[in-house]
Amino acid sequence: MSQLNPRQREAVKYLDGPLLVLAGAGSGKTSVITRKIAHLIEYAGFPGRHIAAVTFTNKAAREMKERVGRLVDRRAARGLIVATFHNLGLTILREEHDAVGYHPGFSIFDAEDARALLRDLLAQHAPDTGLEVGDLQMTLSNWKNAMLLPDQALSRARDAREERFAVIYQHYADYLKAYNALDFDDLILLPVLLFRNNTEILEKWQRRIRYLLVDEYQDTNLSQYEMVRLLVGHRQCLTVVGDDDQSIYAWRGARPENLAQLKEDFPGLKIVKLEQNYRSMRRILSTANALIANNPHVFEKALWSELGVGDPIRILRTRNEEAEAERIASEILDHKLKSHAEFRDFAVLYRGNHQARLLEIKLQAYQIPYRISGGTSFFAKNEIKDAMAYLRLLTNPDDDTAFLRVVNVPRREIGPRTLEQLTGYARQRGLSLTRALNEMGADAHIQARSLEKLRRFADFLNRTCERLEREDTLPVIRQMFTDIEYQEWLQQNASSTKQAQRQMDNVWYLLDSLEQMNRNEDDEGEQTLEDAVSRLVLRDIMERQEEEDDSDKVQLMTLHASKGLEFPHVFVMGLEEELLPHRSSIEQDSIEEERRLMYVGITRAQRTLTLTYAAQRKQYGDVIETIPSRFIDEMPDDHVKHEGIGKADKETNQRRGKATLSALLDDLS
DNA sequence: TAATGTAGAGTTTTT
DNA sequence: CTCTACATTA
Repeated sequence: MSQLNPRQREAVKYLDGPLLVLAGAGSGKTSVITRKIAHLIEYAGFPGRHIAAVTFTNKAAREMKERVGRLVDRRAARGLIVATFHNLGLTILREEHDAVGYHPGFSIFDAEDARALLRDLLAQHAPDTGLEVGDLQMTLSNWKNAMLLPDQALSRARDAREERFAVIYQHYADYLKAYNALDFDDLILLPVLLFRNNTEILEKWQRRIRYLLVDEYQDTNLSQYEMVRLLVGHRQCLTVVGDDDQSIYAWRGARPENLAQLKEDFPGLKIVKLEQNYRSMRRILSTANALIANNPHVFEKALWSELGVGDPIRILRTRNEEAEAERIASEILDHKLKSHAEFRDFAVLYRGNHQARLLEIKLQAYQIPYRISGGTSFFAKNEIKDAMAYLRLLTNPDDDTAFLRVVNVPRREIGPRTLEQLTGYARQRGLSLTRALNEMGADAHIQARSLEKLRRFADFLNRTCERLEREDTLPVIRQMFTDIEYQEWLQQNASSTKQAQRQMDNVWYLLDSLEQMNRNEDDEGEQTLEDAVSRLVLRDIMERQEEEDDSDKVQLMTLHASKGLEFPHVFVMGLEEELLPHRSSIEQDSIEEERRLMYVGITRAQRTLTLTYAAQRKQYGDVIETIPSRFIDEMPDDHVKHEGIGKADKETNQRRGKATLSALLDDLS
């Protein structure tokens, strides 16, 4: 407690009702949550198993768990839930699968699996309409997050496009159900629907979770909000922490209004503001404050800091995007020498992933080590998707998507023709592919030779499943990958032996993680393979490895990915109209969210902040004159210093849009 | 089944 | 321009 400031202490101690903590960037909100958990356990008499803290990312959950672990006795904390919304939803569904009509061992489709299914459905039900899967997927996700069921979506459809989507939505739901599978959104939606319809189960979970804490509350969508509301019930034992200025996921259904909504849904709501920032120098904060003041606010807050004034914010203008990338690279080297910093102290933030490409080239040229986060994830790798599909198929035989992925991997000479016949047969009888395969007779109109191959695959699956029941799971699974000669198959397809070896290592690594998960959960009793596999789909453990790799590297990431992180020296690149703010945001009139994004970027910086933009940029082939971002104008003059070619001072900015010949000549000189 | 050609798009994406 | 996804061809 003594390490907290008065406001933080107030937030930790307040237990008389629902509490909203408005926590500005860098104001120690994680400390407040972790210490509140400790306080609840040690002083307020809440056993750990009756407390749940919910976050949005695995990373945040992990960090929180770790910090609580340092504050609280392990035994007292037993049963404490610190999880993402999705993981909490999964925990609920594992226990209540019967009530929502699912079998144990249900699969979770990741975004790619869901997309593949939707692609099929789109081709089936709306061919040649020019509609796109991405659009469809996002629409369905938004509907689910808004808790609209297929029939409701259909009756509310405003045009032909939405009508078609709603029809596909229904089919999609049917298919998932038939596959005994759910998607990410279902992990929240299904528990909410269950709680609404089944008081008994709701009360059971309310008894289980007697105090609820929610992090990053501004990012909750409607279904998540509903989950919170239902779990809390009338007891009002709730603490939420959030910052409306850091809401940058509205496009994904997040509703920053949920913060204001709280006041109405919980009349006794107490509000505590955390305004002291422990992260950034004053100039950085003043700049951030000035920028965000351009947005309307429901809750006013002003961040302040006791750290020094700091250096002015530097705004660098370069000739083009190549010069921009190069300048950042050389600035980092330069800066590193002057301030004795490590590479890991630097972060370069940008709006879109493609902006990293040039930067990579330049960093390599300067021999600067870097790490890009948010690139191709471990789970996007083909060998991992194969392995996951095998695991899913073993835990859920009805998972047709997994079946189709691995039925011919490695090659079993089961081609599209055979599969088409099998699928037809299965559909006619309302069976999943595995079940169809197991009970198929001569009536299936499949060539004897193909049938033989299918049978062999079915036998293989059945034998493996049987062994899993009797023996230790992991040895059986490892053996299976050896038996199917997966490594040889990788070898055949890889461009080099080394690549194949790396891929195989990835698979072994995945299995090691699985084993580790089993061991870690020991004190909670045996974890089933089903459980472990679904936790894997929710990513969790694999990210850990990546994190532990804390070698000395410059961090490259999107502004979105930077939320929650901090770095001594931050670069934000591409401060140009149409890029930051992004063109589509200008068109959709969502400048405010872009401004928050900029705000998030600025407030990542502890000591120095450098903003860059290019005077010219290649776009779809041709070179265009850029216009400096309006956000530059919104930063106070007395804290920023303009550098680089063509003096991008206020005058130039005011000529925005009118690139004159003289300005061009200026630049060239 | 692999290899090559071509059209079309081109933000962010916690799970 | 450049990458990806799909289609057609060998």
